[in-house]
Order: sequence, then C-alpha cells, then structure tokens
Amino acid sequence: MSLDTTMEKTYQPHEIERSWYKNWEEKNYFAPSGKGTSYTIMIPPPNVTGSLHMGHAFQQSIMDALTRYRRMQGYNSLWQVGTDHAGIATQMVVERKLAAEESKSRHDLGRDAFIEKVWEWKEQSGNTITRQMRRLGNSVDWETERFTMDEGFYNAVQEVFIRLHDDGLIYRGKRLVNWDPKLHTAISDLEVESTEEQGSLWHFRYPLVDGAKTLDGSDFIVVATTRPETMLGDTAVAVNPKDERYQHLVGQYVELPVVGRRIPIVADDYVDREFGTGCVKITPAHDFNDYDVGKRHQLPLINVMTINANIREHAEVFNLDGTVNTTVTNVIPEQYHGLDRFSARKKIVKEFDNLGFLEKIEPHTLKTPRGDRSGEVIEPLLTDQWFVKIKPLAEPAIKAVEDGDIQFVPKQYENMYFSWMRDIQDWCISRQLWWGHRIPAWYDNNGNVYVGRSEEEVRSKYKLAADLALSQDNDVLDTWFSSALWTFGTLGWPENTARLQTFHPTDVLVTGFDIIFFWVARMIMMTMYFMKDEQGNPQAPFKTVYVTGLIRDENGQKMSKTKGNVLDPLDMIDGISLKDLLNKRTGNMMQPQLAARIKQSTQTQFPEGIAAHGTDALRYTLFSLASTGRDINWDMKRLEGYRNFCNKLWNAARYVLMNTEGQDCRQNGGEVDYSLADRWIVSKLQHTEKAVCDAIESYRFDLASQALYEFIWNEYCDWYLELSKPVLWDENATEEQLRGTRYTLVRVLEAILRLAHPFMPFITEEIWQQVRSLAGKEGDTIMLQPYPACDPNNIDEAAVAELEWVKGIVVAIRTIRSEMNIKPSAEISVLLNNATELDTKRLGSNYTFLKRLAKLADIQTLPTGSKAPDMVATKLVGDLEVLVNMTDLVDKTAEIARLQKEIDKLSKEQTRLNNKLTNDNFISKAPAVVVEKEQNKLKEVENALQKFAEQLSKMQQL
RNA sequence: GGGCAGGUAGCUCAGCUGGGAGAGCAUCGCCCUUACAAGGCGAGGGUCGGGGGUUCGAACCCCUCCCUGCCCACCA
Repeated sequence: MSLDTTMEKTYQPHEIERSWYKNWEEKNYFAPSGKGTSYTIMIPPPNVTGSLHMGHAFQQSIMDALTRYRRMQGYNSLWQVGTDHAGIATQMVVERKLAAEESKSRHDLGRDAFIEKVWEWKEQSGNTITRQMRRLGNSVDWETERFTMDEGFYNAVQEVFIRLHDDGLIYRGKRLVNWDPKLHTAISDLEVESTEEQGSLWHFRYPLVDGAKTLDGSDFIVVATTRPETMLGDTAVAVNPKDERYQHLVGQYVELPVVGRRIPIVADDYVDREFGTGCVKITPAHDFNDYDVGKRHQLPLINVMTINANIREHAEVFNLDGTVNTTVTNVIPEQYHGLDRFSARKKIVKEFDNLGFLEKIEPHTLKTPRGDRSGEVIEPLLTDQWFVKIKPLAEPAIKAVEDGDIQFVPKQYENMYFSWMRDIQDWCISRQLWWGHRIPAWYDNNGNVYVGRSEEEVRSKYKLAADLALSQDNDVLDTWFSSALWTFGTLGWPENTARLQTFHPTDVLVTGFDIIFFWVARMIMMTMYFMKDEQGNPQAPFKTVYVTGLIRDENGQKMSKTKGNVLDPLDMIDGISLKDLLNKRTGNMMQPQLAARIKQSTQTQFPEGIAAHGTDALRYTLFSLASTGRDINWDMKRLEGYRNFCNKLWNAARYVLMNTEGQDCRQNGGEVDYSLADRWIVSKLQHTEKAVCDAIESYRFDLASQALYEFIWNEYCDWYLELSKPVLWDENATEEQLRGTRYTLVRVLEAILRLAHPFMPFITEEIWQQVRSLAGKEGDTIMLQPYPACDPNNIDEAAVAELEWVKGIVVAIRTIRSEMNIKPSAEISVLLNNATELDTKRLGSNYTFLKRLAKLADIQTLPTGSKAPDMVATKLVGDLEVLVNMTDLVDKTAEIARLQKEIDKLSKEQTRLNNKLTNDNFISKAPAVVVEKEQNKLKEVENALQKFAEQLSKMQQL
C-alpha cells in the first residue's frame, strides 16, 4: 500500500466546493443538452432582494437532485432559474431603508424617483440570493435566468391582462375589499390572516320611532357589536325573519343615536337568533356580511373612513351599483372627525353611555383580520379595484387535478386544493403600490376605461380623438398575477418559441404547502387558459406538484427573526463564530427587547458557534429528513452525522486510491478471479441502485439517502473494504485475484459516486476525478456520466448467501469476545461443531477472511466423533455451533451467565411459538407457508435451546 | 364549525398491499487494529397515544376517545 495519495486525511469541503461550482458553471454543464426527452423544473422564484433560508435550501436541494438525476439519465434537462420582484415585500424594504437613511417617505421622492431607487436596490442586493444558490450547488441554467419584471415578462403580463379583459374575465368596480390602512393598499383574501384576540361585545340601545315597541314594551331594541365605531355608517338593523321577538318590528324604523339617521329594521336569514340579542346593526360599507345583507335589502353604503382608517369629515354615500347617493345624509358629528378607528370607538362607547344607551359590555374573543405583511387590522373599505372573474378559470384547473393530469405529492393536498378552488372568490388584482407591473389601462376625464399595451395602442384600438386627455391607471398588479405566468412566461411566451415547445409543460413543481393557493392554483388556472396543446386542449403547467413541509427548529418552532431561532443554511455550510451569530440574530431587530433572551438561548445552544459542515452534508441532512409532507424539526446532530458520512466516503476513497493507484485495475482488460467478497459487493450494489432509483422516482429522498448511506457505510466500508485487505495483502495472491479485487474496489466506488452525485455533488465530483482513469472512464465531469442502473445479471445470490454466512460467524465470535472480555489483541482459536458439508466447504474457501476479520489464530471444524474441549464459549449460527476455546482465558461464571441469558431469550420465543402452533385456529386458518415458517422457527429454537442447555450443564459441572 | 396530518426507543424519524418492531443520534462497555477517533467492535433500551372491534394473527384495517400541529369558514 502506498501512502503518497494527494488526498487530505479529513474531507475539507470549502475549497473543493468553490472550485467545482465555478468549473461547472464556466463549462456550461447546467444548460440543457439539447438531446433526448425534455425534463423541466421551474424554480419557485425567490424574492430578488431576499436571502436564502432553510426552506429554500430544502426545496432547491430536492430540485437539484431531481435535475442532476435526470440529466445523468440523458434527459434534455432544464432547471429554470429566476427571481420575483415581490411587490409589497420589496417596496417595504426600500421604504424602510429610505426612512432610516434619508428620513424620507416614498412620497417625498415621487413615484418615478422611488421606482428608480427600488431598481438600484435590486441591482445592489439582487445577487445575494443567486450567490447563495451557487453555494448550494444548484445546477440551474444561469444563462436563461429570468426576473418577473424583465422585458419579456412585462410583455407576457400585458398580454395576459389585455386578453383576459377583452374576454370579459377582468373587470373593474367599486367593491368592498380588504384594505390595509398602513400600507394603503387593497390586498386579496389570501393575504389576510385572522388571529384570535380578546375584545368586547358592546350592547347598544337603538331607540324605536313612530311609537313602535318591543314585545315587553320597551321603546328601543338592543344590538350587539364588536365594532362600535362603524355605527356611524349603519344603514339598517337586521333580525331573523323567524324570530318571534322581533317579527312585528320588521319594516319599522330606529333612530340611529349620535348620528340621528332613521334606518329600517329588516328581516334576514343571516341573523342568528341565538347570538347576542338577535338584532344586528348593518354597516354595508365596513363589513363583508353586512355588504351582502345590504345587497339583499337595497341598502345604501355609507363609508365613514379614510384610507388611513380614520373617521372622515363627510361620509361617502353610494348606491349598490357604485353611483353616488345624494338622498342619504353624509353628516358625521364633528367630534369624531379625523379620529382613528380605535379612538373613535372609545368615544362612541362613551357617548352611548352618556346617552344612557349603553346596555352592557361583555368580554368576547373574536377573530381579528390582519394583513400578513403589515400586521395591521384590516378594514373592509369601499374602493375601485380590478378583479379577475375566477370561476371560469377555476373549472378546468379543478378538472385537471380530478383527472390526474396534475398530481399532488403527497396526495392529501389535493383536498386542500379542491376545497379552496370549488369555493373560490373573484381575485382582487390591483394594488395601490408603486413597485410592480403597472396596470395597462387608461382613463379619460369622464371615467371611461381603455385597456391596451400603450397609450398609443389604446387610442387606435378604441378610435379615440387625438386631443382626448388620457392618464394611465396608477395601480400595479398583485405580484402573484405575474408569478402565475412563470411556467410559460420564462420560456418566451407570448412568442411561440422553440424553448416553449421543448420544455412546456414542465414536469414537477417543488414548493411549500403555504403557497398552494397563492401560486400553484393560480399558475394552473392561468396556464390552462393561455397554453393549449396541438389539439387545442388546455395544457397543465406541470404533471406533479411535490409539496414539502416546513423546516422548524429543534423544538418544532417555526424559525423567525423575532424568536431568534433562524438558522442560515450558509452558516451550516461555512460555519460561523458565536459572535457573528449573535450579531446576526440580535442585530437590526424590530423588537429590541427580545435581544437578551435570544442572546442567551443562542449562547446555550451554540457555545462555540457553528462549525463548517460543507454543502454536501447540509444537503444530505435535508434529504434524509425529507419524508413526504411532514414538517422537519431541524437537528444539528443529524448534520454532524452526515458531515461524518462525507468524511467516511472520503476516507474510503483514500483507501481505494492507496491500493490501486499505479496498479493494474484491469483498465486494459485481462483475466480476473473474483473473490466471494467481490461478487457479493457487486450484487449488493445492484440492490442499492434499484432502491435509490425507486425512491427518487417516488420522491422519497429520505429512503434514497438511507439506502445509499447504509450501502456505503455498512456494506462497502464496514465489510467490503475489510474483506479486500486479506486479498490485497496476501503474498500468495494471484495476479488474477489482485486484479479482480482492485477492479471491484474501484468500479464499485466509481458507481457509488455516480449514484450519490445528485445528493452530494461536490465530494462525488472531487473523488470521481481521481478514480476516473483507474475506473477506465472517459469524460470531464461526473455530472454528465450515466446514472447507475441495476443490472440483475450482476446479482449473484449464492455469493450473497455465502457472505452472510461469513458475517454470521464473524459477528458471533466478536460478540463472544466482547461479552467474555477477551482482549481485542488476543488471537483466539475457534471450532465449528455440527458442520454440514456446505459449512466445511465454505470454511475452506473463506479461511483467510475469517481469520483476519475475527482476528483468529485458527478456525477449523470439529472432526465428527471427536469431543469438543470443555472450556468453550458457544454461539449458534443457524445449526452451526461456533465454539471459542477458552482454555487459557477461563471465566466460568461469565460464560454461565451468558448462556443463561441466551436460554432465557430462547425460552420466551419458544413459549410464544408453542402457543401459536397449538392453537387450532392458527393451524387451520393461517396460510400453510406461514404455519410452516413458524414450525421451522420453533424447531430452530428448540434445537438451540437444547445445545445451550447441554453446554450450560457442562459448564456447571466443571 | 368543517377538513387534513401526526402521536413508534431518551431525542429525530423509517416501517411498502396485516405474520411479534428498525435506523441515526444519545447512553453503557472494550479498543489509538497500517482509509477514517468526524473512527472500529459489541451491549442495553419500546404494552407502537388510550379503549373497543374485525382477524388464527394488528404499529398497520374499522369504530371511539385523548393530545399536538396545520388549513379553511361570516357568528355580529
């Protein structure tokens, strides 16, 4: 063996990873080959100004493994990369920066200058995430990188908007929408999160007029509300039509206190008789349910709030069709003007109290709607917005999943998809932001709307006079509107490009369950509307949606900045000092008061900071934890374990190189004489190849990584490398034997590298480069080598059985050694009793293996008729008795205890089997094979028991 | 209120269409054996959330309850 290999003693990932990625990218290996069947994955575009978190690392590792796997299998593989402009999120970041650095708001700059700032920020920070993606080893096609606001996407977005509008599927109207008073924009239903909060239920008296009385003679009715301030906009009180208490009052009026407006009492099924008082104040302009009630009863809409959710000086009054209502008074008492919602609430409650109209206040838990970005309480507000009429788009999208054209993995997410899609509401797509795709619509001074690509096109399309003044809509589109076009927009649509024809529809979408509605569903709808196959049928954007779980911290908590438990994937790759980690976790916090606790928990958990583990270890950990659909509780110990695994593979390669470099590994052919171990490991490799491929095809990356791990560590390293030593170090070995073992060592290692490459791209490439020529392979990179496939012809079941026999004996002897406290250095002799002809034959051909692996002075069969020595320790391998000679090492008590333990275990098993086999029902009803199996087991157990019992009594007599 | 997922060793999780439970880490021994101490060899540890049912046989199928997490929904 030569020790002059160039490999370091431990695996040092950092430099290797950097240089290989650079090499791959420069050589353009990530680009589709242009040959073979196409395979496409579209990356979920991360926020352009964002940075990589564990969720990205997880999903991208999976996409990379799939892409590398298919690429190696010869598919024309495209992993499309790109980033998202992320409207609200990006705009907020830049606004915050602007406020912090220049104490300016976006309004101080004005729209054009602000947008320019965002572009600057995008240029400046936009490559953070792409740089991080390179560190992960992602084999994305960088040459065709896209951005959701690049020129091509701009065209696609306009085209989609205009066509949907012209097809009657986009409309504009004054509607009640979810309004974020902090961000000053409408948001969609999906961007509203409801949280359970403690509030009150206020009971207000509304005086009846025209002499009306309740059944018990009161001249007022009592309404219950959680939002007193909206009473300024009440336009009715509703009761249930079946409610005997109030039936007679339907059609009567109350006079709204504070405001003095006469409003009707109406009957509506919406009202629950059991809740509150059974009387509900109706405020159609500030509550979604009330809006619907208002529609049914032709009530006017009175908006009492500004876009800041402050009380207006004059209410805006509208009819249901959005026209201005001039008959209802718009007066709001002066003392409320300009108050925010919550101050107004207090003041109104106080006023009711003063008037004697406050019946009572009950504590009440309610669901408060909050904006997912701002955290602000959302206010239903009447505004002019653009909507997509979604039902016609949803129908084919539902059918595609029903028919199995699109499959979710795991399947249970289909239910989630269906339940949302079947009850889908029109999609509000306009946002009152500046950063995004501006809506391609123009208005004249009379409020007429013209939709088109440009002012010029609009003028000609609608045949407008040249002097008609037009101005473009100020709003931008919901970010998800453009990302919904991702699968085809990135491929050149609306042009019918070659890329579009080759790579669409795509194969699999890998994403988190949290954006199934936001993105996946909308992508399916949009794609199916715009993309058609040759027969004109709608095309699905992808065949499979692989839904990943969330990565949580070791306690199952969601990782978040405020909890201070965020782990940066790059820190696990490159390592980070405690000091830097603390800075990262406590610096720039929105709630600085949390810093102390975060500091403490971080110090406890990472007293030394985080060590560098390398990309491959990180990736392998992610794969091993990726059982479908489950959230992952991150475990640093697992990461360490897989770092060790990388090192194991590295050292196995070192061993192989030490023993093969400069030697004949049959690169040029030649006769070979394969050892049992050679034939065994090649057979095991076939099984592993099948297991790994099957697991990848079914998206079970945990099973794939486990099969690979077990093969490499427990079979190749633990047994095969050890078994190769007696051959390689045997002075009497023939050239054919040496060649056979070296050949097998190298070839199996080379296959392992290819098999593992999709999971651990860097270490496999590095080692592969060194074994390539020894393994007789051509090619510049492992990336483009064929993926190993199981060949049943290479499976030698007889060799597998025989090697299992060898392992059985070796393990039996090791166990005796350990339990009898025999020094590892002591060479012992072993006898095999009760040996069959086959045992004897196997012993003959595996003598040197056994001697070396069990560290024996000698091993032989006990000749028939001769008596075994008295002082032996016994173990059974099937019917074969393994006897370790203890004459010089006697510890009678230990052996008696050991035998007793064996007997106890066997007795239990015997009882169990006996019970089963004396049960007539079992004998008569269980399948014959099962009965036979159990009978054989019992025979074996009884046999073993007898032998141990004999041995025990012998020992006791000594 | 409706729906989904999960509860298996101290921890994190596997367990394919029912035939007495596995891995990694942790723990406990023994070893610096010439690829690897980021290692080697061996050992201990589980009433598979509770209860009931189907079955010769249940971690797995059915019913029921308990706990955890998530999604959806208008109770003012």
